[in-house]
Amino acid sequence: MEGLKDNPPRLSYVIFKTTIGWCGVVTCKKKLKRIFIGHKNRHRLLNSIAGEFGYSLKKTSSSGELIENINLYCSGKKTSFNRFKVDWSSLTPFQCKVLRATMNIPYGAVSTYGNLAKTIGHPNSSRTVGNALSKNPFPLIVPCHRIVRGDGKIGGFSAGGGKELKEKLLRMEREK
DNA sequence: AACCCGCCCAACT
DNA sequence: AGTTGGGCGGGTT
Repeated sequence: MEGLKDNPPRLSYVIFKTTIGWCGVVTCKKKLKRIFIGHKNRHRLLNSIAGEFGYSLKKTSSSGELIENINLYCSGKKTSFNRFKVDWSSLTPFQCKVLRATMNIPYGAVSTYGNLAKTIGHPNSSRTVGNALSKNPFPLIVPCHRIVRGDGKIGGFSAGGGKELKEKLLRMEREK
């Protein structure tokens, strides 16, 4: 059992600048671990990445389908991220339920924390849904920006850029 | 097992 | 518009 020393997981990252700020993608063995969006500058983005994953990541080239898709989305085109597979392994079953349900909300549409809670069968857990969304590792792919408060206010947004970015994304999608 | 925190919400002032 | 108490999964003692 105790045979070989287990190597540290080989994590890679890419960073790139977009119209919604500096963005990053972290992968491990081709599996998508994390997306970062909305950072003010390269330095802050790198700090965020290091804060979560440490300093031993390998930088890779900024090409790939996902990045093309993100740039397409940023340019204002109606874009779907449904075909991209993500790694759910670090999430609890409840978080997975919330995030998967969120993926069903189409481009340009919105829902509320309360509604989402209802659709996953926890009608009194709107706040808990918000908690789960605040830990969404895959913004854009899991469009948590499309969830707003029941009273019409915008609600929070834990990703880089904060609620200002959330508003911008919704505006972009609405003006399509 | 108790305690605290949240991208909330409905029902009040 | 602002306050209040309920609600509950998850992380931390």
